[in-house]
Amino acid sequence: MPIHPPASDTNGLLAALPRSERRRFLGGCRQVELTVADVLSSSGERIRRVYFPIAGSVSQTTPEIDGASLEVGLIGNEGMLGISLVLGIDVSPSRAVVQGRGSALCMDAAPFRRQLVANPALLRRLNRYFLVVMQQLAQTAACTRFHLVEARLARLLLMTQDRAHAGALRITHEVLARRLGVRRAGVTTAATSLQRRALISYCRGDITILDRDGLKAAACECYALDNAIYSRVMGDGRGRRIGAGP
Amino acid sequence: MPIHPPASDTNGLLAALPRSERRRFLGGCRQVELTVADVLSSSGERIRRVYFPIAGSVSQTTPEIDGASLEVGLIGNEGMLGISLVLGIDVSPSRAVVQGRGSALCMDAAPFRRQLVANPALLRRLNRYFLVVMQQLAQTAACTRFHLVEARLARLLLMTQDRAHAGALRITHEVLARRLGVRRAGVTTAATSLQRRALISYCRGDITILDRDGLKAAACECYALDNAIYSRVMGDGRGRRIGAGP
DNA sequence: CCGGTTCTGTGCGATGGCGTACCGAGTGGC
DNA sequence: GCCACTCGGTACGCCATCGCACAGAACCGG
Repeated sequence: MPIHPPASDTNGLLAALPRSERRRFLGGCRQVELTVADVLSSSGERIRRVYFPIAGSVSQTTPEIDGASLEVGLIGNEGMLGISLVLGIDVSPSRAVVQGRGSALCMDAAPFRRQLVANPALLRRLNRYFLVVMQQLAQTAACTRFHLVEARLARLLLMTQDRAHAGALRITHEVLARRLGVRRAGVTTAATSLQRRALISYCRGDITILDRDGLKAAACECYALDNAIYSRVMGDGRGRRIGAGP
Repeated sequence: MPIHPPASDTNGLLAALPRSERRRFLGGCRQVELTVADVLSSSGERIRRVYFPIAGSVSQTTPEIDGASLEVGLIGNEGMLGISLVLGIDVSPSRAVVQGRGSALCMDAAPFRRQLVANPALLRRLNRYFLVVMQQLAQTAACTRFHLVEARLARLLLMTQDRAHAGALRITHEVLARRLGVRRAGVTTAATSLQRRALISYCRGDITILDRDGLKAAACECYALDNAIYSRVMGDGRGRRIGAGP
């Protein structure tokens, strides 16, 4: 039960908007390609655009600490990049790099702000999303502290696949290592183990998930918890309940 | 350069408000004592009150993962508890326990919401604070992953003292261990080392910081980074600019 | 003053991950 | 078809931390 609408042609945060508001919002967007390794924002930099992925994903990482960094967020078509603007601050808190190729709806900061004012349903929904990000971040912190590399890798692969809407993933051990904050060799060991158990198979940057259920079992509970957080805060209908505010 | 106004008689988020708005806000608050180990909120529970600590601190932790948990936030008089309400969601994302005794300004959820509507300066400021929390959380995640227990302990002690506005801290190794997500024995080892270097001294739950600068040097850079994040987002004046008392 | 409890100091083997390094297999450019 | 490069597999010693356990020191209530 991945959160992500399997092959939605739009973004989950927008899909739930009332038809007229949605149309208005989409009118202000343009569609852009997400090319792997593109840097969409850097820590401390001014936010010029917001992105609503449709397919593909964007990885957010902490600034480097002596060469090491850590993924603190993964944005797919369930989320958005540039959420800080919702709170009225236009400074990016983290580095954002395209992790899985795809496309996104993109809007400049100024019109986006106007949309927020004109579009209260959108604002409410993005506020909720903000809380999701926050809670998932706390979850990830604990996960990173307590869980073994193999379980964390399994979780990361599931999350990545959810956001890729594709069977196979293009991603090397090296990249996975940086996202997990571990050695490349550590990923290889974990990946080898998962492959031996026929949960995944891979070759030179092509990873295929063979047994999703098995992989979920191999992953830590954080994967399920993340999804639960999303459902709880955003509503199980993924927004169809909008307006059922407090 | 701790963020925290050393002996402010109020909360840093409120101190900066324009005089009239501030008066109005304080009028809706009552002052409550913070008693160590009091549980102010539990994960998933409805938020009934918000707290603006004046002295003392509140520790936010993730839900337990097989017996272990992790501190993901520490709120003193620079912050507030119940920030989710600012986004219009009244479900608490984490467990909050009083960590250092003191007092706080307290307001019920409903009047707080009305204040947010009537008081745009407050809303702006709390929005910014929200971003601070978020960025510090990401920082903590990386810290927890990459830094040694001794450095993390040093950082935690500094943070705790900043929020306590007191020379000595009442806190046992056991409690520190749970906050750091490590063994009690691990804390003892680290603390012994810090004590041998004459940076701190302690006995049965009484910890005294002997050499703050030395402790800062022993701490990881995350302490300074946290402060930098706060200053950058909230403004360097930290609110003392307005209503700066004698 | 005594006995229970809390807090701290310490030791031990186990282990997960680190840093480093090397090598082979696959791949892409020319 | 060859070469340079990327990617993955594996190994070795090291180390921070773990889990567990035990004992002494300080404190508290009766």
